[in-house]
Amino acid sequence: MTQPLVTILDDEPEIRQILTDALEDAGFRTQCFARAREFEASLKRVTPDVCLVDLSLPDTDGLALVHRLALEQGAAVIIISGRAQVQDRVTGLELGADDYITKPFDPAEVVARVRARLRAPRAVAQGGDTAYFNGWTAHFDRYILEDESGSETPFSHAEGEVLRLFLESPKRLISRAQMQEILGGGAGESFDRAMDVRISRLRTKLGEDPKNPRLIKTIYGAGYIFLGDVSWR
Amino acid sequence: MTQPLVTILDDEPEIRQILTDALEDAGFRTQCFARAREFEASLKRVTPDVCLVDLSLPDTDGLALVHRLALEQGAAVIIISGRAQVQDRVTGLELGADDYITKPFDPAEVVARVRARLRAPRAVAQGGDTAYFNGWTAHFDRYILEDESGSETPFSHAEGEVLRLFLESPKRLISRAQMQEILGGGAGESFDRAMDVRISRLRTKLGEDPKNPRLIKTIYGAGYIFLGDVSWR
DNA sequence: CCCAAATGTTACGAATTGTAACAGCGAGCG
DNA sequence: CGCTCGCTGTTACAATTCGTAACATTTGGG
Repeated sequence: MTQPLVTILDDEPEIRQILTDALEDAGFRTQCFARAREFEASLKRVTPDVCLVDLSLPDTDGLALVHRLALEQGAAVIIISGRAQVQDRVTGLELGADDYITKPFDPAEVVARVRARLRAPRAVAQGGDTAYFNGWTAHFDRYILEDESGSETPFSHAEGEVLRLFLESPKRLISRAQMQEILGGGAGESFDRAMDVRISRLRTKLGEDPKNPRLIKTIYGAGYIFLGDVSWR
Repeated sequence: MTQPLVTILDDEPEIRQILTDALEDAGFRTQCFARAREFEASLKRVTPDVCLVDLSLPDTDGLALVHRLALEQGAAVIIISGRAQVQDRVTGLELGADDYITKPFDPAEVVARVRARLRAPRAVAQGGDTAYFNGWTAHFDRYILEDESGSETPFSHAEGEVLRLFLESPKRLISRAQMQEILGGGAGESFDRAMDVRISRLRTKLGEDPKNPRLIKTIYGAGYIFLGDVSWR
């Protein structure tokens, strides 16, 4: 696999931003969620390596979520919580969390603890790094897109981010804002046109006909939909 | 096996007592040591499941001990230290500790964290100083890179640092910041170009084609990724 | 059919990276 | 002591990538 995937579940945008920045600097892929519902929906498609979970969520009991995660998923679970009492920590850990970090935290320590969790292999095998769809093969470990005939085309990091996003949520509308949040998460919030260009370049590499796109379809005024049957291995 | 074995390495008798009581109440077997020498001697006979290590030991550098433990032993290592600075925690975790608890601590939390470590399967200790990958052999003890045909090329210390970093995390994105952190250690920010040059020289020795690198791939704006199947012996 | 907004595409420039060339430094040696 | 030699950091310039801007095209509503 390529970089480990770390998901962040926290309702405060600032916290998400801080964690995203620190983790991506450290070389991890990140996915952010503000609500447990969206987070759990994503788990049906993607298996993260580490989940950072805030306990004080608006729409769920965080501890129950952690318990489910620890039991069902193969991911390591790290609780990030404002509740610093010993009893909170103990119950969190007893319910299956692998670590418990209290706010306020230092991003460097979070990164170090994420790394520590990744060093120990998890029981369940982790999701693949290669996606197959409609004759194409996307090797995310090598940044190579493979043709039906086997000819290989490299794709860049930015293109890969978009492609991965599509392949992780096929046949579902992906709004422009959603892409910005997950991809452009950095500082530049000015021009979302960059996303159009990324998609344009990706379409070219996928040999899409602009008049009749088969894989990446534009929904005018809403976003994009990736058609195509994806399987990860 | 029966109950898991937890070893305690701390020079303060009170701490040892508190930990022993708490852990035995929780159903663990315990072994206490006041000095690193005795502790390491015992490792030749017994393999603990979790090691609680205090960093401020009279007869050894605690961090170096932790590093050795993490690499060689199959045990989980939890540091218990009076040093509460973020930097201390980060270095402790980076050196291979699985958790870091600061004094003063609550025995209940220690027990919970020990349990959390025991839930996760342990990593397999990785062996020697020689790495095999894609026809190459890297002898880190002799600073020699061996060809498929057996011809040998020496590599320098700086090149070895980079190569080792890659070989320890193959098929993973390694960010520039990460390399600086581990290699350059210091705070030098603007002169990162040294890293590029190191990599360039290493690529040359590996006979990489600049236009189509097979082993060390550049991810623009993100870092590097080492492809290739590595095994250490 | 016309228009405004949204989107696609292309071109250019800023930032990032590769690599060759140069300079400083220390080890070994006559 | 002066010399060479190898290692390493720095600089300079070419190549690549990516965001921005400009222009072209499409969409949806009157």
